[in-house]
Amino acid sequence: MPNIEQDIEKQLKEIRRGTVEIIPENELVEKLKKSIKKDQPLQIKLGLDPTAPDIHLGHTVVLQKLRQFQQFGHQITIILGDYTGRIGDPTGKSETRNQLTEEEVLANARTYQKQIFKILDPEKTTVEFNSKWLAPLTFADVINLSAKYTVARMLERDDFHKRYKDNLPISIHEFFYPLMQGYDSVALKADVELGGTDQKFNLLMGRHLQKEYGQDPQIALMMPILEGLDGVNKMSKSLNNYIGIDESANEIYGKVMSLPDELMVRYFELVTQIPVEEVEKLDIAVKDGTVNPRDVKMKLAREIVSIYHDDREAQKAEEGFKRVFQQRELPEDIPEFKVTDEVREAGQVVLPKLLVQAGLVASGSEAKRMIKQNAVKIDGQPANDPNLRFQPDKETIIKVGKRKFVKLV
RNA sequence: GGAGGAAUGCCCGAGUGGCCAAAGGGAGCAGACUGUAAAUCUGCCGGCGGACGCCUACGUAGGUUCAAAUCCUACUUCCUCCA
Repeated sequence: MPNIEQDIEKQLKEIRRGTVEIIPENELVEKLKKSIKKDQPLQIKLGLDPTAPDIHLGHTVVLQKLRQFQQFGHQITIILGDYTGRIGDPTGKSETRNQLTEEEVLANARTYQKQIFKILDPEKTTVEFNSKWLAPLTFADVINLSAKYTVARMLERDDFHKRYKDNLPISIHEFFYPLMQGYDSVALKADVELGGTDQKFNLLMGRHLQKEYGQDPQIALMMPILEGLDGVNKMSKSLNNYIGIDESANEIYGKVMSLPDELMVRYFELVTQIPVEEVEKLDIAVKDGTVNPRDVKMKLAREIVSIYHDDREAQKAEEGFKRVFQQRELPEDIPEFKVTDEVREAGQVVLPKLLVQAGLVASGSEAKRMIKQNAVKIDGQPANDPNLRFQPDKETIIKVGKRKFVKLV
């Protein structure tokens, strides 16, 4: 049956795109083979932490991979770690984790689903909370579970190892995290678990526990961690270097344009569906100078916006960008601000007060700083007096920096 | 249970009585330049008053002193070592 071989090859090629490691690849081939023969989809697992409901592009790397599996007809299960989440994740050093209430978890879950399904097909996706099988475990069950792994092996994990070596504290319950996550795979009978490279230990724990519980071990598939806007640190909300998939078309477009040029290829590969061959072509073109990197980045921005909005929105965002940043003209829709007496003194509008009231700057001091730095323009004319009083016309346009505008009414 | 260490601005991190609104770095913001909200360079980066000024700030609450992030007391939190 040569068809099966071809089919597997095709799937593998897609699956390999962007992955860092597949452990072990030959078992994946076996699983795919079996799946095709029996016409039975593979069970693909991804665990998510329900504490951070705002999904950004970094999360989508793994979601895009899930989508591929989905397109090949496999069964996707998203596990929301409500149980682990409610206890509090210890990996983030000393940050006191807010214990989530049940309502919060549910609310987060809803937000999550809404966002996830911008990428995944809801029809083919199951969402489960891990409290479903973790909560009913008895203490005896937990003892039994924890007996299946040794301290020595636990300490092999990078961060544990490091902390142990440096005489930093490790709480016992932190050892349960990998165990719990691994147990999720047992409960789900997962065939494949996805995760970032930082999840390697946990993914392998799933394999180990599945064997212990007499199951066929899952395949661990690791995706790279996406760098954020600064180009160095991983994308995360707390570092404020992220692009949220819920953001406006203009916002996403602009943020993509602010990426360091070096990151373009990586983004193409990891967060878009552009074929690998095409990405390579673009890469070469940029490197030998036959194409302006800016234009390639604009294409990237367009692509990403159209995933989370649509082609038309992407087009509009691009036009807006050209207009405001390349031609330094005014954007199409400028928010209006009603001038009140609060910003007036003796009938005259006081500029710093106006800027604060209109939300263009955070404080009067900042307003004055901006004015001194030539960052404030009134109808295109730089304001140079930090305490300028003036009489605005009907539709005076105030501009602060490159990106903030307001129309006075 | 005992002994010791630490808590600084958005983050990291210097500072051990006045010269500290607090070094340095990062982030952020602005300007110039440009090929873009890339890169690079320069500047700003607690608040309030037109600058000199005032107020708020170095875990919390008190105290010593003309003067405290710096000394003392209590408390809180975190950490390490011994048991």
